[in-house]
Amino acid sequence: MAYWLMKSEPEVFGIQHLVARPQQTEPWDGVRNYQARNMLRDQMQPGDQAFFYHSNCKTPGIVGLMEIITAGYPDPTAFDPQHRYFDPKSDPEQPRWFLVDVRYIRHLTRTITLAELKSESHAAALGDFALLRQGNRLSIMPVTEEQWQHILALEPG
DNA sequence: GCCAACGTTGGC
DNA sequence: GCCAACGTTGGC
Repeated sequence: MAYWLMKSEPEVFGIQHLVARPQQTEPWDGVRNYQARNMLRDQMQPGDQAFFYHSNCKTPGIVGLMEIITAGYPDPTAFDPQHRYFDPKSDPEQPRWFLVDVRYIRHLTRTITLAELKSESHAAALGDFALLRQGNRLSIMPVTEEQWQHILALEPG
């Protein structure tokens, strides 16, 4: 089992939207970056877990935990001309964009903020972590087990 | 709202 | 294949 971090803007799709879904599951659609696509398509597996990260908001940070419940499969929004994630160059015969379904596990008892993780990183506790690299824009990234445990250990405050 | 960092596009 | 222009991301 592997660990991941998945970003979303809370005003577009936040953890509160996931909680409100039937079965508290959701297809994580709209990823249009090849590096993230490769992880969705080739690496993510049912049973993996992910941090839900709120980006582009007042207090960016990790707000909850999710489970990956499907392997990657083609993102149908890429084929729908009416959809905001439509990609006219995508081809159902040779899908370009993929997604996984995710399920809510729980909120963290508090938000573990980016600022806090950055200060932790100064202690080198997290090692090389994509989230903390300058200018990082990946919306899905791997998290090592060590990083996962370290971040969860921050939760009690 | 600003803007640096980054990925993608397309002319050549 | 290079690279300038462009659009987007996302912290601040």
